Amino acid sequence: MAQPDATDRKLLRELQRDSHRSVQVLGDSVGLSPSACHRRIKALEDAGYISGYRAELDAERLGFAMQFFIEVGLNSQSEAALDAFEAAVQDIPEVLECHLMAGHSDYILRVICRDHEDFEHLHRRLSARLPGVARIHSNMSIRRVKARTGLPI
Amino acid sequence: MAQPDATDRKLLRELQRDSHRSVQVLGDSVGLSPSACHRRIKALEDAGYISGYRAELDAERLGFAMQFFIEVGLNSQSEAALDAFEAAVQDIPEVLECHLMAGHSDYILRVICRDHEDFEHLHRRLSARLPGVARIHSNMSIRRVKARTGLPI
DNA sequence: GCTGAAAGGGACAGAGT
DNA sequence: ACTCTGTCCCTTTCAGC
Repeated sequence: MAQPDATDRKLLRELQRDSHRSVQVLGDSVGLSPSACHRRIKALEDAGYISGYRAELDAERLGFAMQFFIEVGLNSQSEAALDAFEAAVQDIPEVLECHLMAGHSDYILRVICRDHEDFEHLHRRLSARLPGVARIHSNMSIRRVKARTGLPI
Repeated sequence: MAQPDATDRKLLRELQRDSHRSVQVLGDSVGLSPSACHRRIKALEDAGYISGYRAELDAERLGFAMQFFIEVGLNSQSEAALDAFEAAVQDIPEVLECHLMAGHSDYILRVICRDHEDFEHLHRRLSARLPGVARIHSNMSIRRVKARTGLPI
């Protein structure tokens, strides 16, 4: 597949909104017969546009009440220092996302916690036990104002 | 359902890893018969632990090459100012997430862009056309170091 | 590339342990 | 609360347009 056409993009939008519908129903919503719809989806999967199908869990319902954006600065920006930090961060389950940043901070982490105790434990782990950490600044989210589920296609 | 037990949590982990498997296969991976597995999943859905099933799209494959964390400060922290800003932010599709923050910045936005032009357009829209914006600081992600798909349950 | 029909398999409900 | 079993519907394929 060279480039997804308008129907493909519509299908992708539908799939990232709710993937648990039959090809019958999905076909109806984009104006395709079930088998044509099925073939399109298969092609989109094979071309790598769809990386997976996932259940989205309710974080609050599961007790994750707090979310933070943590800025991290390292002592050194050598390749070894970055590699060591990145390897260590993989093992912390509370870290949902970690980005190497341009600009002021070296890294930005998006983390989620159940309670203050959880966060203290995490904070300690980040500042004391992660290699090369010079500076940590935590920003707590008071409320999630917007949460788009999926890409703006 | 009062609280999900160990089997439920295992099931939730499996579902947020890959929800496109039959109850047969899912049951095998958690040690349940297909119908028992099916009943558990139904119960978890009904109790609100699962908020939806979504296809995860490949952002890079779809041309979204840039990601930013944008800090926004407002002129006023009055309720009207916050409401106006929050309403306006809902209409910008590139804004994947928006958080009301404790601390230095009023808001942190996670945005995604295809190219520089896209970002310039977005930046202009944020600073000029959004109500009450006093200060914007954009942080570009060089590389996504970690992307956990789902919650640490 | 689409439609339509036919076969195979999974989802779902009910009775039993 | 799980297992077994049967029914129904959907997925998937293939022939034809």
